[in-house]
Amino acid sequence: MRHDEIEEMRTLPLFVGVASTHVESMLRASFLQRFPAHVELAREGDPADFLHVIIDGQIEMYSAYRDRETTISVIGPGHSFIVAAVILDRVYLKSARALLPSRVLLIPAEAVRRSFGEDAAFSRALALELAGAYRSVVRELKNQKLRSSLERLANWVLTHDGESGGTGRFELPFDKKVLASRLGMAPEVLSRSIAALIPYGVKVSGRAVEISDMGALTGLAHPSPTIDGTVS
Amino acid sequence: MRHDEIEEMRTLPLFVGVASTHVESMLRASFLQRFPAHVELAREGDPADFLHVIIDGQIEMYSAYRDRETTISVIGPGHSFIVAAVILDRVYLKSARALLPSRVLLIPAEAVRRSFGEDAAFSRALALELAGAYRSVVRELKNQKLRSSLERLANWVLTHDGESGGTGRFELPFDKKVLASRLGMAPEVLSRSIAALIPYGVKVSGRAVEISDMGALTGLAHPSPTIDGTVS
DNA sequence: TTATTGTCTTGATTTTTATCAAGCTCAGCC
DNA sequence: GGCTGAGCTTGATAAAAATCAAGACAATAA
Repeated sequence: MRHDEIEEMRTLPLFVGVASTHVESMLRASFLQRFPAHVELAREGDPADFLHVIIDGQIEMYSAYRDRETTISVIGPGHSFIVAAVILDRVYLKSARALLPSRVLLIPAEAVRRSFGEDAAFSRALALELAGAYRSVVRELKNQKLRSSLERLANWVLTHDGESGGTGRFELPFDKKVLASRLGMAPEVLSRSIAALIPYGVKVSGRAVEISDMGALTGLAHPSPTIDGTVS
Repeated sequence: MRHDEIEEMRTLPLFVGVASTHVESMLRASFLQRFPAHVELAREGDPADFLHVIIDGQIEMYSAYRDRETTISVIGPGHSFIVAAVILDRVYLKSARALLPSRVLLIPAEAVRRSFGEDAAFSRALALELAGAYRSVVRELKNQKLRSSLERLANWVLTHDGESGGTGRFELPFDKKVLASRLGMAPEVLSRSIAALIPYGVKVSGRAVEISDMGALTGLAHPSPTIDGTVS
């Protein structure tokens, strides 16, 4: 890594309050790597060699079983992944692939575990990070177990609109195929569910989404603070 | 709490390596409470007042949405719950009820957060605890999204047999109704799925389960280390 | 003993979701 | 312009799961 890149990485939220000697030692051992789209960055079942932090781009976390595959999440700049596997020194539970060309900081697991053991601020930052991640998955599990596919879609639209300014207009951040998998349904079901939202004032054409009747959509979606809550 | 009870609590895995002044200060503020069966110990949406540690008994973690309800997990002695909500100072995402008469250690959230901020060993213990919990939920989410109900049941039987000695015989640890909800299916579907396991050598009568053809069951279940793995 | 209650099972049916098979649309390209 | 192919949609059908409605069964109380 170049010196200016190291300076850029120092400011990562993961490192705030962490002794600079520890940040230094982790970053010295790290790589800042570019990945073209469609490339696989980690495969489930492999030992966790690196903590990954997305600098830019977009990464899909997914998992396969038999002849099936599902998207667990799609994450962007600032997010780190496989923290849990790294600090427990276990195998990855998910695979990761780049949806867009991406730059990712790779911090060797060994260095992370050393700082985790030596630096209290860092171990606290990781604990908070993990607590947030834990709550996200719990929400997602509830979303899956308690809602129908139409409800999941309606709530996703609502949440995503909220996250992108609440203007009632936004662009899908990735392919519908990926969205379908993320929401836990077949692509055909997503198509039909999108059509089923028309009476509730949601118009989707291509990647453009437009909500014209927020009340009707909210009535269908029944958003819940303990499933959709915006803060961890 | 009585003095001998405090001594008993000191040995909790959560406290190993933690400065005894901190353990002391948390325990002094804690309550050891008995709950009869069927009682609700925490309700989703409420602010996290206490970190709960199960001393004995059995607790169901569940969640409701509209007129539906689902069991997230059923946990026993030694397990703590709502760690994430406590350290982030957020609202519970799940409710908890006693399935059996239970004794639970209640540590005030405030005390936990103080020790978390001051004691590195404790914050590390919490981070590891959270990392394990995170991985469990990820596994469960994959289980839900990637498997059919029959596969989920087959794998649960296999895993549970493994956890109870691998003898091919065990007792269901709770009602079938709860198991159905835990596995994400209606009770009627569980009944039929149990019947569907007969050709694979699984016999269930009342709470007694007997596996006579481990090979056939394994062939149906397709257990995967990244979903069913016994260690975190 | 009989009555009662809750849990579980079974059958019939509906709803939800997945799958299979064409088609459509549109950007990129000759 | 027309061709191509990926991504998406639509229709028909099948499979999976939920729901509704009885009953069976077992434990417990009267």
